[in-house]
Amino acid sequence: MARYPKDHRQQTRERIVQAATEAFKTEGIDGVGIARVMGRAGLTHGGFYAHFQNKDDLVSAVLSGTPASSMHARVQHAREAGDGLDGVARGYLSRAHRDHPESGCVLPSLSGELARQPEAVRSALNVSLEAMLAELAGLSTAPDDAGRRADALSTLAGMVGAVALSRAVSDPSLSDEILKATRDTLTRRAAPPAPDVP
Amino acid sequence: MARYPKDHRQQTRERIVQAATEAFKTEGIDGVGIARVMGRAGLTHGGFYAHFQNKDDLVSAVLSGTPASSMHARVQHAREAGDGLDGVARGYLSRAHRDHPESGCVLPSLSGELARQPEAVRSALNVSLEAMLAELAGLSTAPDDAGRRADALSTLAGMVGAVALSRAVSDPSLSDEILKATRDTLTRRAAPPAPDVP
DNA sequence: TGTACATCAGTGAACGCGCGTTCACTGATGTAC
DNA sequence: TGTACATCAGTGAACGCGCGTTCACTGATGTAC
Repeated sequence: MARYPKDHRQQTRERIVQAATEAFKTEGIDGVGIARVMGRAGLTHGGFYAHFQNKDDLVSAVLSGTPASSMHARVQHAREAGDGLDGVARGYLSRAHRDHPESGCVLPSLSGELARQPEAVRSALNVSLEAMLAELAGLSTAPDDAGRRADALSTLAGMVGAVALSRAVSDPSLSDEILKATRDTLTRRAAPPAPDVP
Repeated sequence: MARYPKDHRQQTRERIVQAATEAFKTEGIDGVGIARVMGRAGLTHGGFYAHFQNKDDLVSAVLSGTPASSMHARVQHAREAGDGLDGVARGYLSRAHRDHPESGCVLPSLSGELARQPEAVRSALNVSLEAMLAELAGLSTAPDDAGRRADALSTLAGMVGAVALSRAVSDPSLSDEILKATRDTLTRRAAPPAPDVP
C-alpha cells in the first residue's frame, strides 16, 4: 500500500505550508493564489485539495506552524548572547528583518489581513500568539508573572507596529528612524537597572 | 458651462474618497472593488475613471486625506483634556477604536498591505505619516526636538502594533490584554515626571 | 512468474465569479444665433 | 422666443484575467491469486 515512503504525504503538505508561509508574508494572503503556492512547492494547483479543505485551512496551517517557532529562534539567540527582551527587540527591529519579510515574523505582514479572516483562522492565531508571548515573558526581568506578561505584550506590540510601519513607508531614512526610535525605547525599557542619575 | 454647482465635481470626488477610506479600513484595499466603493458613494462603477486615473490613484488620495486629520482630532482631544501623549494613547488603545476600524486610524488596518503598494502610493503615506508624527511630537514632554520625535515614533509604533494585534486575535480577553498592557506601558512612559524613588 | 486489479498522489481542463478598466451612450443643462 | 448645438457627470455593457474550487483522469506502485 505504501508506494511512497509513508511520510511522503505529510512531507508534501509541509512543503506546501512552507511555500505558502513565505509567499503570504511577502505578498499577503489575498495576494497569492493557490496555483502560485503550489507552483512554489513544485506541484500543480489541482492537488491542493488532497491536502487542505480550502484556502482558509491552509492559512490556519500557516498560523499554527511557523510564527511561534520563528519567535523561539529569536529568543534562543538572545538567551545565548546573554540578553533579555532587549536582545530580541534589537534583532526584531533590525533592517535585516524589515527587508526580508519572507523569513521574518508573520505579524507585521499579516495582522491587518488576519483581522478579516474567519474565526477558525483567527483562533489558530490565538494559540500561536500565546506561545510567542510565553517565549518573550520568559526573558522579561519583571518581578512577577503579571509583569512579565505585560512586558511581553507591550514589547511585542511595539516591535510589530514598528516593523509594519517601517515597511509601509517608502522614505528609507524615515523607515530607519522608526526602527531606531522603537529599538532605543524598548531596549532602554528592558535593559538592566537603568543607570539613572537623579 | 456650469450645469452643476462649480464644486460639484470635487464634492463627488471627496464622497468617493470618503467611501473608499471607510471601506478599505474595514475590508482591506484588495478586499474592496471599485464597484463597491462607487456604490457606497451612490454612483455606478463606470464614473470612477472620470475622477481617478486608476485604483492606485484612489489609494493615494485616501492616504493623503484622512490619516493625519484623524490623528489631529485625537491630539486636539488630548490637549483639551490637559493630557499629553498618554492621553492620545488612552484613546487610540481603546476598545472603541479597536472595534470600529471604519472610523479609526488607517495604520493598524492597512500598514501590511501598504508595504506592497507601488512607490506613488507609499510616498503619499510618507507625507501623512510625517504630519501625524508632528502632531504627536507636539505633545511630547521630552526636552529636545530629537527626543520629542523619538517619543512620537515609538509611541506610534506601540499604538499601531497593539491595535493591529488586538484586532487580529479572536480571543476577547487576550485582545483586551494587549490593549491594556500597551496602554499602561505608554502612559507610564509619557506621564508627568516619574515619581521614581531610587 | 504472470496477469488483473486496487491504491492514491498528483495532473490539468473546466466552472462561475468578481476584479480593474474601457468606451459608446444618455440626458440634463447651458450657450449661440 | 425658439431651435441647434456643446458640455460633461454619470451609466452600464463589455473586455480579458486570475481567483477558488471541482472532477475525471493518469500513471506509478503495490497486492491477490
